[in-house]
Amino acid sequence: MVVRRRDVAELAGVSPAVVSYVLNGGPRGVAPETKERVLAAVQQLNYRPNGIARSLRINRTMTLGLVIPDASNPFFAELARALEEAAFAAGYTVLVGNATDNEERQTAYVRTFLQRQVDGVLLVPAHGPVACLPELQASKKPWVVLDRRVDLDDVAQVLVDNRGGAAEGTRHLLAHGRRRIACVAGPRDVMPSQDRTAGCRAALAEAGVRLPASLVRHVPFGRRAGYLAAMDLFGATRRRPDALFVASDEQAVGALRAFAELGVACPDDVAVVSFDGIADAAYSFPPLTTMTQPFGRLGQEGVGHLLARMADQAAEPEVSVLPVSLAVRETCGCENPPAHTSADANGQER
Amino acid sequence: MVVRRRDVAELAGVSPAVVSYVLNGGPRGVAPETKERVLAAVQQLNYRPNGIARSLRINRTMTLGLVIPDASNPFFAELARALEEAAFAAGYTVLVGNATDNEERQTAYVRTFLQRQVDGVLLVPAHGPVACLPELQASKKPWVVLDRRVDLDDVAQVLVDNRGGAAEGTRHLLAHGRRRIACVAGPRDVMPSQDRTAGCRAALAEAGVRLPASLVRHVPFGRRAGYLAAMDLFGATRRRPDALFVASDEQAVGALRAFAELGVACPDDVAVVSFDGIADAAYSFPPLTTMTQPFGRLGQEGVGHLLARMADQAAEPEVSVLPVSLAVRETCGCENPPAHTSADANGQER
DNA sequence: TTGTATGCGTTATCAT
DNA sequence: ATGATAACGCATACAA
Repeated sequence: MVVRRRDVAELAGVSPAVVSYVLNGGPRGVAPETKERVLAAVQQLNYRPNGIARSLRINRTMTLGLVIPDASNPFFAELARALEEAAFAAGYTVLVGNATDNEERQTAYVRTFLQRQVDGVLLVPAHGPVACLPELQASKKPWVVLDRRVDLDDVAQVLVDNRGGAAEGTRHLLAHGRRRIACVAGPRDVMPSQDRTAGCRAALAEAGVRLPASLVRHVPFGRRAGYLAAMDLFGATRRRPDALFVASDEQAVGALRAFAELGVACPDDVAVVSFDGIADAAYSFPPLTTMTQPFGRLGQEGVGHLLARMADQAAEPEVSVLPVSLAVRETCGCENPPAHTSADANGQER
Repeated sequence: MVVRRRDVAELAGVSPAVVSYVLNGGPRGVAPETKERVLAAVQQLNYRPNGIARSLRINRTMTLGLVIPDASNPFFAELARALEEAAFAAGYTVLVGNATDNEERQTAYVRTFLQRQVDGVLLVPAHGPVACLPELQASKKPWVVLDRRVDLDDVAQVLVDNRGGAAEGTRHLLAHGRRRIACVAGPRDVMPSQDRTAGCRAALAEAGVRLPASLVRHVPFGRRAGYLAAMDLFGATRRRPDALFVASDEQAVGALRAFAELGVACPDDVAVVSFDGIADAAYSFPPLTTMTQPFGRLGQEGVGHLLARMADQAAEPEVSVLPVSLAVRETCGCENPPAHTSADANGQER
């Protein structure tokens, strides 16, 4: 039924090794004429080498394992896409695991990936303590942490400047003359969330503006959480904030929905700046002014770091902190927001 | 460096086979006391069986290959998530390939998946002719086609009732008294697109309403294409349509953006019904009334069909056509659209 | 109840 | 330039 290498060798009248040599283009040369015969036999039998056997032999699978916290979060979906792109370009295929924000499932995926002998692991840690770290270290396989910084030495990481970006976004709000600024923050137990809140606070402090605890909401990422937080912040009869910094585009989309239902005008009544730069941010109502992450570079550097460590086990694990850039659209209240089409060309949609 | 089974056996003072027996719980029993020793040795050496070697031996990888047309399309992203979920529940891990709407890349992924000995392939065909079909058939591995019907017998498929759903959506528009109905359709060369257009046409014909060619636009899926199509349909000075059926939520989001820029009021000036039911549809402005696909069931039946064929090679390939359901929100102009929160509970967001 | 031995399909080393 | 052969790490049939 299944055709093996020896069948090809037999048909071509050569030894099995020769078949490999012609198929792999090495490590040894083979006479042009024999090569022809082998190729013909391969064709005739429709021979496909067994990748598993090959992997067992050469001790490489050309496979990368990717674990993301939550596939239904568009940010992680885009990050995953960028990583897959970079992996494909480098000849690798990726095994993906969706942790669904579940610590145990995250660990389960890391474990099966290791068991399946992936050549490297790309980990975007779920919130809370990351239980699978020791397991990864013990594995002696290269691995890289993305997006959510982990406080460990000797681990390669690809992060963005969450603090600086949040500060820049907040300063943009301040530049618009807004002073009563609220904040929809992410969960307390994830790094980017903490850093973004800190950046927001820093920019505010620097301008001498207070951020009372009553104006910040630590809520999960997700549209619904953003919606509820905004409902809570703006629904009451008390004096409304005139600006809102949101830790993620997804939450911001929820907040915009709340504004629509509450009759709060954006950007007139409240200016909004958020964070991430997912594709959808250019199509919300109004289009979101947001601190945009360099998805392409995140993907490239992520697999780049992995490949570097695979090539040289002793290489210093690199940690990159990439810049984010302000994409001005309409929620901040800028005079002449770029036309929609140019916002699109801004790398938002492929 | 790496610890093998024989190392464990040696430490435990047993033969390698015994190690397998205790780890795999069979096929042979082992004395409780020896079992203890083996487990202790496994623990002490931190032994992890090599999945590749295991797969080579048992001829199964517990891996499924998934090829999607375009990972940046939220619909496929959600479908992929649902499939991963079902696969995980069944103990399988998924290798994902993003074809980026590229025929060659799709084939390349199918090929490497087969080479890597996946236990089955989940294929969501890219548009145009599907070149990898013969290869899949020749492979003798089970495979399932999702979402985009393929005109072949003996292939398992999981589809939705595109035609019926589109007809229902269009009838809903008609029920609102709209008569000048336009259509943003998908690409001509993909099945769901054709079927949805046909359903829309059928409902219109049934009501005696004409659909002039000037009111239909065949454009790619994607927000930007939807935006441009709506700009085109509604930007001119001629009499505007009073309703719009859109082949996908993504395109509809783009159309809503166009309406916002053109000052066209939705649903007052134009009522909209679209198709897919992606999470974001509940958060657009206004929230989209859309024909919602049963993502969970699509995932379950997709891997279900695969497992069925794996269990019994001779089993008839099943083809399921799942129903879609109208999720009434605000773009259609219904009197009492359900409150936002309940739309959420409608299975839109996890 | 346990040890021995063979094979899975490949690659790579060693002879020829 | 080519043929034989030994691993790779594991699972299991068979012998003990």
